Order: sequence, then structure tokens, then C-alpha cells
Amino acid sequence: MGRAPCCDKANVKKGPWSPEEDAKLKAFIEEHGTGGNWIALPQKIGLKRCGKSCRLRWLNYLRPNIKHGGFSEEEDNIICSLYISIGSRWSIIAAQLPGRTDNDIKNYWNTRLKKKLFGKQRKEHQARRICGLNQEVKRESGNSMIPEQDGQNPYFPQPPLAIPVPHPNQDPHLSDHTAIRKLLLKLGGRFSDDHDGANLIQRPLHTSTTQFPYQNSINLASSSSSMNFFPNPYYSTAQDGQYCTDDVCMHHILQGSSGERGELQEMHYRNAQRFEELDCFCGTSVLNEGNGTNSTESTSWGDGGSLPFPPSVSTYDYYQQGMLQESVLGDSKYPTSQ
DNA sequence: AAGGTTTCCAACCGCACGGGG
DNA sequence: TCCCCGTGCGGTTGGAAACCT
Repeated sequence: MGRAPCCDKANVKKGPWSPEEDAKLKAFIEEHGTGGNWIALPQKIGLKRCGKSCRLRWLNYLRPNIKHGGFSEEEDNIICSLYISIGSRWSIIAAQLPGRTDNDIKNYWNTRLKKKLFGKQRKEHQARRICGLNQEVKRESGNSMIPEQDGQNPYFPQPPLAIPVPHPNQDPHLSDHTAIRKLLLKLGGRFSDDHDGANLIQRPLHTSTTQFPYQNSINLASSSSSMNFFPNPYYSTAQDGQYCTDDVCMHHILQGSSGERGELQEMHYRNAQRFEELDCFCGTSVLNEGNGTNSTESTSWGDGGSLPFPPSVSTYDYYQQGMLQESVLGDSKYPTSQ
């Protein structure tokens, strides 16, 4: 027996919203709020719409301060960085971009950013393989596979975050925002009670509205210290006193409280899987086969205990190193550590 | 100008989760 | 402890608009 539908499909209008419907919904919510029950809301207003549809319309379109289109370069960077770090967690990404909705970002990524970022790379790579131009490429080793702008990848002008947030589809125990919330709480974090989910990740109190809450973390991420596992001030803000960064906490997270593989190891592993997904776009592997090490990093983090991935290397570094190696070696598979 | 193709985005769908009874 | 219900999320779809031939 299937799940009961959330509303009477036969008596529910579908498709684009009319200005009248918009006006009704907006006026009601502005005056009364949602009442905590979206399902009952359309009946109260007299709309022949599904409650979920009302909620979506409000969140994605009618809600105040919504921005549509016109994504800035900075927003592009944030989206790309976060996508690489945490995957398609659009609600989390949206929470870092004031005025943007998850749906907007998702659409923007799927229709533009993805192509913008990877399309060119894949074309170049395929052409190179087909034409057997590896030798030429070696000579042009300055040409990174990453599209560049003024000598810098426009989508990674600064190293992106490696926010250690797990991908829900890959771990049933960390399958949603609540799990992430718990995890971040474990890190010493704190959350506001934002039921819209707009502030799932705690923003530092000092963050102004004109500054991307994410901005600080980008800057911090360039550090190569081991604390780079926490490049985001939301995890490590001593100023706010909300996040633990002490050795005990670190040990717990890295190793697990009872000796099991630490959560961050798991998460880093997932980030690595994320790169394998990117592989599909790039037509190349940014990861190593086998032991998950690469030649440039083997000395600096290869002796880092059981960590299968470089704890001190940001995803950006990791990505770029891989790309650089490929362009030099002319092969998609990197040699393992020597 | 017309027809075909591609792009873009609003909206829908199904699933998973948490809360409450 | 189980079940039901509402909510929120991410993936997908349909159609309008833009672009191409």
C-alpha cells in the first residue's frame, strides 16, 4: 500500500501561479504567518493548491528579499566551492548566499555553472586524447586543465573550503541536516532556531549583511596547517566561543571517541568520492588509484597515521595538484607515491 | 519567416526524517 | 515502540523563451 497523498490531487490546481494566487498567499502569510501547517494553509486562504506547492511558492518566490538571477562572480565561487566540498546540499549552500533559494542555486548550477566549469575542460581533454596530442600538452605544461583567468581559475580564485559535511546519500547515519547539525554540535557548534532552514549553519554574530558569511572561510582555507580541516570559522570561531578547536576535540573527531575511524576521515573520504563524480565531467581522475595518495603529497601527509587522505591539503590544492600533474604527465592517472 | 533545437527555470514528485499521539 | 502526518530536501520535468538553421 502506497503512501497517502498529501492532498486531494483531483481538486488541486497545478502549474504556474497566477498573480491573484500569489497575492492571496503573500497577504495571508504576511498577516498570519504560515500557522505552522502548510497543508491546512491553502484551505484557509481558499486556494486550490497543495500545501507543498504553497510552501514552495512562498520560499522560492514570494518570500521577502529574494534575489533572482544575476549571480555574481563571488557567488559563483561560493557555489562551486561548496558543491565540491559538500555536494548537492543546495539548502546548505543557499544558506550561505543571502537572498538565494536552494532551487535557484540548483537551477543555476545545473544549467550554467556546471557547464561553465567543466564543459571546457572535458572538451579539451577529449580532444587531446582523440588527437593524441599528449606530447604537445607536455610542452605546454603551463596550461592547466582548469580554465584560467588572469592566471587564476576564475571559479577557484581562492582555495575553496573543504567543509567536512557528509553527503547524505552515502551514509545513512548522516542523512540530513539534522545529522549535520548534530555533527556540528559535536564540533562545539550552535545553531539558531531558524525553521526556514535559512541559517542552518550558524553565522557568526559579527557577520554583517554586506559580507558573505562564507568569505572568511575562503581566506582561512589557504592555510596549510592541520587545522585546515576546520577552515570555516563556523567550526572554529574562538571569538564566539562556540566551537571547539582543542586537541581533545580534534582527536575525537579525527579518530573517533572509541578508536573507530573518525568522522572527519569519513567525511574526507566522501569528499574524495565527490571528486570521482567530478571525474565524470573532467574525463580525468583527480584522485589516485589505490591508496589515495599522490606523489606531491606523500611526504607531507603520507605519514599521518591512518588518514587515507591528506588532512592538510584543501580540496582546491588537491584538485589543482592533480590537474597540474595530469597536464605535465599527459595521463589521467597519477602515479602513486614513490 | 518558419521550423527545429537548446536553454532556462518554475513547479512537481517522491523520499526520508522528526515529532507527536 | 510503532504509526501517522507534516515538513523539507534533492532530483526531475514541462513548457516558455531564446537561439539557430
